[in-house]
Amino acid sequence: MSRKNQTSELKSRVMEVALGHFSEVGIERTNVSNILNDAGCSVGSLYHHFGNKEGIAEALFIDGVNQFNSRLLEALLPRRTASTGIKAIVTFCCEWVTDQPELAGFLLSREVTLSDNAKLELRQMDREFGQSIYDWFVPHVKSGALLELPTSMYVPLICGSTLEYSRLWLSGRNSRSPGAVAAILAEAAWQSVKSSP
Amino acid sequence: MSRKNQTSELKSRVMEVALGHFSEVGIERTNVSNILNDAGCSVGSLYHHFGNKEGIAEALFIDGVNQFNSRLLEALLPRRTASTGIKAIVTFCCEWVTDQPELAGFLLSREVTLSDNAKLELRQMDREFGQSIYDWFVPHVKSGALLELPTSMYVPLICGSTLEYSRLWLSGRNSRSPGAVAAILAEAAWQSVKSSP
DNA sequence: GAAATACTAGAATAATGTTCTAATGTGGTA
DNA sequence: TACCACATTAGAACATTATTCTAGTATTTC
Repeated sequence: MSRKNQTSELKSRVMEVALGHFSEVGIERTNVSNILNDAGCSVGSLYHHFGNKEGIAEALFIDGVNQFNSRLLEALLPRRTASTGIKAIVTFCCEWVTDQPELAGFLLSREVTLSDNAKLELRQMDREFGQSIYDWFVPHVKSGALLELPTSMYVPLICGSTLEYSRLWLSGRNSRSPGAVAAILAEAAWQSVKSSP
Repeated sequence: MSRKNQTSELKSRVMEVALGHFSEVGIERTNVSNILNDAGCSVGSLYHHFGNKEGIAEALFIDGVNQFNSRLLEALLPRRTASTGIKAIVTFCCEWVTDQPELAGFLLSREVTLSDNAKLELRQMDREFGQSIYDWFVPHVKSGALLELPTSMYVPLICGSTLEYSRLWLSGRNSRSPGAVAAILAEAAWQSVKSSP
């Protein structure tokens, strides 16, 4: 196997192993040495590739957000009405959390403290993502289908309940998965942002 | 001053100082030695009273939840209609977060890993609190004013948006405080759980 | 007033994340 | 092919920092 492939395989092995530990006991309480053992990686390699323990978390975080963002757009952009769009967002979130609970729990945990570089990268990603979302929303607000609100309130209103429910489910405190209650959450979200007659 | 007073003063001084550090840089990144210096406390005393660093966080967490729960009940229980009750919950949350951002940020951060003892104590608190809340809700669900839903969904639906908005505000990403948008959040929460005609 | 107990103190220890120096193998280039 | 530059690997040494431990001090209690 070529050096490049070996390297990228090592990196993903480390990230996979780390995600398991992180989501089980949190970043702080996972030992670097455990990751090294489980991934078959040397101290030198790990610090060469990731800088430090947080660097692994950072890579996982950015990967996760990227994946989430692009799939959400795939689910949202084809929708033509406000109602189906809003419900598509919520339903997508529910399924995403249900399908990959480890990654979802990790992203929702807010444990990661990003370096300045990662913050910049993430801000850039966010800008692009936000723009696409914004473009989808504008016509529905203009047409009067959606409430006109401060921009920063749409995400909490549409996704807040779902994220909160997901956190509860991920911490094992209720049995029904987000996927199983997606319809309720979607309807509730729609009720909270639709423009009432 | 009596020993008891001296002691309890030291404990609250430590907790106050610790909260400042925790909410600023997180539990992991605050040094025990900084807490010791700022609170004028010796290593021995701190470990005698709190067991370890997490013990301080745990005490803060339990105190915070207690305070939040009892004040929320004060705000909710006097309300006689479903609509005013739901809105009172949301409004209270907004004000509470806005009034004590440090404590709120700490509680919302989910950084605290509770010991088994603390978990038991918290579960007990939660049971009592949950019961009071439940008793308030039942009649409004029976009367048809509120949607009938799986029990575990009311909190996310009612508070999810507010908590999500609060997290955003606490992380400095939007300027309007939760208190300033309480009315919008309260109305949205109401729309999402009221029984539609 | 004496004994028991709660508390304080800080040096010593242990755990663990990170750095450093040296070796190793690969891909490109003459 | 031969060789060089460089990315990568290795793990021992180091540094930081949470925690333990032993001894000493003050208070309450009887």
